[in-house]
Amino acid sequence: MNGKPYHHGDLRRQLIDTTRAIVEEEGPDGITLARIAKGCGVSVAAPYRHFSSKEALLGDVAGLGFGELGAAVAASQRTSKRARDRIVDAGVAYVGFATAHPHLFRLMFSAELRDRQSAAGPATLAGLAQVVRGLNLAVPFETALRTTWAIAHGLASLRVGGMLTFTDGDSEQRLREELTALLDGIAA
Amino acid sequence: MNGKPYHHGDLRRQLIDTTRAIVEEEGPDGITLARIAKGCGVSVAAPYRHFSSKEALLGDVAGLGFGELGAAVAASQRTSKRARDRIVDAGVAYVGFATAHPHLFRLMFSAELRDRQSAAGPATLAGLAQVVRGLNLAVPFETALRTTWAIAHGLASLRVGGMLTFTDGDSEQRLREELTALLDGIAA
DNA sequence: ACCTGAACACCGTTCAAGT
DNA sequence: ACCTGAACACCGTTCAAGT
Repeated sequence: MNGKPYHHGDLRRQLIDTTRAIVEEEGPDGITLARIAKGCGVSVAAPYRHFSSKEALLGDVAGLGFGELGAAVAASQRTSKRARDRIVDAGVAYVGFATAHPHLFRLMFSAELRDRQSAAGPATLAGLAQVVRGLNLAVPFETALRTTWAIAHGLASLRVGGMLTFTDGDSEQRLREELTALLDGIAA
Repeated sequence: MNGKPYHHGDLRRQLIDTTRAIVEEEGPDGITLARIAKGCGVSVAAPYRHFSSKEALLGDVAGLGFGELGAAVAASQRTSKRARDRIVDAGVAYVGFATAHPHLFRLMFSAELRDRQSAAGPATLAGLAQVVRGLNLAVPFETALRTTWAIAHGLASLRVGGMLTFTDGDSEQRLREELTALLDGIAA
């Protein structure tokens, strides 16, 4: 709506957007305040009016990611009806988010690159808790919740880290089998 | 055996040891070649005679970590007899290593801090494969292998990242329940 | 062959000064 | 209130020069 105000109308938001774009393209490690500032057309000192440090800025970007991860998991619940499918769908959404935004995902869970995001962990847990609550459980609720998060997060992390090699063709099929394995167990 | 040779007898090994010590104490992020060199009593340029970059040095430290993680998993197999227990023990060893060396664990799987360690992923997989092979499976072998790695890695990562809060008292008990849940499934 | 000293380009952060 | 310009301390890396 507003054109380009001379003394930068909404620098705070623009800093977050620019940082996110660079993170998604190149990862959070080579990132530089100078590049972010240049991308916004301001001096290197300008970001310090809005964020106390580079880590604080990255922390806000990570928070944005947690919001979207939660939304993706929530959105996956709208289509399926059976409780078993819903857990698998939630896992697919979780891993799918990590695959679609590998650098952002790594930033979110890196803990040293960004500032504390203490509310994000519990919030993610709460989202998964809703999904698990619908299932008829053979183990304590807390155990089911933690294992569900762990298997989704493990598959996502190993994939993003290049440790598990998926060929793109069979990846979702395979992923569903792996998530289903948690429901029924792997032992005969 | 050898005292302190004047023109540094084994700087390469000393650089790795010093780096590892700093990583374990403070994490891999604030680390600086200047500090490593100073810790070894050499100039900042000296490490470049032995490593092509800071990342290459960190890559060697990560490789050391992968060796120890593999050894810890292997060692966990010597005490238990039943195949089911062996999988749980392997998972406990995996998570135990991550808990004991959180910063090293993060470096190993961070991919941006260190140079490629392409052999490490497959090697870790191979170690777990031996453990899974002994079990009577209800799912394809590959599925069992991947889910086992994923749940161990997920529990380890979330724990190291401060996402799952364990009180130290019940952590191993809880961990065993969670790993057992993968064997038998969480659905009723 | 291995290491030092000095240099280069660069980075995060601060702060007086401008508008 | 928000931003600039210049400065500070620091970092990874290179390279001629020393032993």
